[in-house]
Parts: sequence; structure tokens; C-alpha cells
Amino acid sequence: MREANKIIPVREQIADQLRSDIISGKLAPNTKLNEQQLANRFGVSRGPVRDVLLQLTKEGLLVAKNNCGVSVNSVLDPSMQELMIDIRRRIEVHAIRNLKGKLTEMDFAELEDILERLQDAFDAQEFHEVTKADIDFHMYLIRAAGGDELVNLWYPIVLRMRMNYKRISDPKDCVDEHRAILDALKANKINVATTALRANIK
Amino acid sequence: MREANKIIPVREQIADQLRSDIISGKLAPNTKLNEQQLANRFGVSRGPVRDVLLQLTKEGLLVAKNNCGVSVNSVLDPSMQELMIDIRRRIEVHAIRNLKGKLTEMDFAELEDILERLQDAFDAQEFHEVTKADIDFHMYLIRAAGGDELVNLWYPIVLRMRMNYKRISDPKDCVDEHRAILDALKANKINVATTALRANIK
DNA sequence: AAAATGTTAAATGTCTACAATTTGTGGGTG
DNA sequence: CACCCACAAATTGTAGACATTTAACATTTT
Repeated sequence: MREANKIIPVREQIADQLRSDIISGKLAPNTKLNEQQLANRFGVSRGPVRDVLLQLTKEGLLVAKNNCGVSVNSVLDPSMQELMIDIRRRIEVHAIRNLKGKLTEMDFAELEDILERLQDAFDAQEFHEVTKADIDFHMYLIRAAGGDELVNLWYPIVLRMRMNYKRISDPKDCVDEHRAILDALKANKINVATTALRANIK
Repeated sequence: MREANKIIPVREQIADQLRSDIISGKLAPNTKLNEQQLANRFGVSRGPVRDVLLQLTKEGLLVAKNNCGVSVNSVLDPSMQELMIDIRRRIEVHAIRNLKGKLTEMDFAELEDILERLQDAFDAQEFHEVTKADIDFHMYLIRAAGGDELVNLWYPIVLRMRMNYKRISDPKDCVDEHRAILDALKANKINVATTALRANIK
């Protein structure tokens, strides 16, 4: 194995599950979430659930009203979507520029692994896994370039954008686009990588 | 009075207080925060405090390590600061463009009030109040243009940027700059307002 | 009949106690 | 002397009970 087995905290697992449910559309916009029900579903008490709901609210996936609970946020209006695409491009281009020569062979191997997961998920038509691998690929670069700080800035934007992908954008070109980015990075061709990246973010 | 007296939830008060302490520098970077101590200080239990710490962590003011508590985040490195200035400008310009003709007389009156607070705070040399009024001014415009959604995107960036203002930037021109923005908005001169805005964000 | 008001049920907000994890310390060993 | 292991103190994570607020419904009044 590539790294030591690390345990995943309960809250993170719950958060991941809920994020998936929201982005996949299993939880439709405006769905009200009940703390007790979620606690029962995950077999924990309301404490951790509350923490997760607060997190997802800050990430923009949920909206909270005082003493009235939280519900799934609506999709972005086109103007907002446009702004977020723009910002996301800025962030990722910034990341790539700061990455010049910083990536090791181990990093490239890790990225290849993610790309392989992406390909497999696409072949198996598991679009939800495609999305996860897609996000993982970009997140790996973001984290390598700017650490958690940059990830914290980037992640909520991506999540919010993904709420709009109601199986609209086909993942047909997804693998190729990421392959292009990775190859350019390996060759240390920053401008090529930047162009490929901009094409991928839409 | 301009609007109905609304009660402020406990958590919000605690959050505001801690945000102030961090931005003003009363809580230096890397200071470790103890949940129980904070609970005692505010006269509540650890529950609400935990919620607030989670919020501020998501806002980037604090950093959390699993089972190890939270501490005040460090100041941004110059590269990050540059990126954030760029993004903040994008967001605020976007807001102003979407604001064309949407502001009512009541909005302008509200903005004038904030500007007055800014002037008073400057005259009294209360720089912390200057900062608050400054943020309020921009937030009012952001919210008017894009609602809570846009505020949620914008707020963490501003907070993070403000952690760097260790009384470096003098608030000398602050009032004038905001006056210029407001006047341009009143005259519906979007391009002028945009230019004034870009000059103010630094 | 419509509007306002009182009541009730259900959800969130908060508190206390307990469990689990981490960190620092001390003693032992190579 | 350095290193490692075990132990203990402190802090965070979780659970369950209680308090408070909200929203809906029934009731009363005009």
C-alpha cells in the first residue's frame, strides 16, 4: 500500500456521505434535514450530526435558519455559476503556477492512480465515482500547491458548482482532459497545463 | 429606528467576539484555544463554543487538528494574499455590476449611516470600529447584489485578508475611498464605482 | 366567516456526564 | 546518552437529558 492506514473520523464519514447525497441529487434542493433522523441513520448521537450540518452549511451545500433546522440549498443561478467558474479558474491557475518543479515522482504516481480510478469509473459508467475522482485529482494539485489553506478556499466553490451538474455535463472528455493536464505537468510545460486546465473547468 | 430590534443568538455573539479578538490581534497567531476556558469566559457550556470554533475554522481564522483542539491561524503568505485580493476584487466588481439600478433610497440612507460610523470611528481613532464599519459597508453591497449566497463566498476571504492588517494599512484614505464609491453608485456611474472599488481593495 | 389569540407538539439549542484520544512525563533498556 | 515503551493528566469527542423556541392547529372573538 502507498501509505499507512489512517482512521477516518466519524464526522468526516458522515460529512462525506451527506455531501455525496446532495451532489448526486439523492437529496433534492429544499429538502429539510432532521438532526435526530440523521443521528439514527448513522448510529450516532445528535452532537456529531450537528457539527456536520454546520460544516456543510459553511460549505454552502445547506442553508440554516435559526431554530428551524437546515435544508438543502438550491442550485446556483447562472450569474453566480459564471462567477464561480471564473474564481475557480483563477485559483487553479494560481496553484499550477506555484507548482512549477515542486511535484515529485511520488506525486505523479499518485496522480496516475487517481486518473486510473477516473478511467475505471467512467468505463463502469459510475458517474458518481467519476465525480469523486475528478475532484480528487484537482484537490491533489491544489493541496500540493497551497496546502490546506488553499484547499479551504477552493473546496466550497467546487462543491457549490457541482450541485448544478444534474447529469448535464457528460464525462466523455473528462479522462482525456485530465490526461492532458497531467502530461503537461510531467513535461513541466506550465502554459500548456494552464490551457488544458482552463478547458477542463466549465 | 431603522429596523426592528432583532435578538442576536448566543453563538453569533460569541463568534463576533472571537472574530474581533483575532482580527484585532488580541489573539495572536498560533494561540491555542481551550473549549472549557472559552465556555467559562462566555458563561455557557462547551456545546455552543464548539459550534463557534467549527464555524471560525471554516472561515479560515482558526485551524483544527483532530482531537487536538484549535488554534489561531497564521497570517497569509504574500502569494496567497495576492490571490485573495484578486478574488475579492472579482467578487465585488461582479456585485456592483449586478447592482445597477437596484439600490433604493433606503439603501443609500443605510450606506450613508455606515459611512458616518466610519467617519466617527476614524475621528475617534478607534481603528477596530473603522474596520467593522469598513466591512459592513462592503457587506451591505455584497448582500444587496447576491444575497447570503454571495456573502458566504466573500466573507471568509475578507476575514482572512484582514488578519494581515497588523495596523499596516493606515485608514487615512478609508473614508474618502468609500465616499467615492457611494457617490458613484448614487450617480449610477458603474465604471466609476468599479474603479473606486478596485482602488479601495488592497 | 375571517382574523386574532391561546395551546400543543415537535424540532432545535443547551447543559452535564462519560468515553476515547492525544500529549507529556518518567523509568527502563540498548 | 539516546531511544523506546508504558503510564498518567488533560483535552477533545460523544451520548443522553433537559430547556427553549418555533410552527401548526384549535379556539375564541369580532
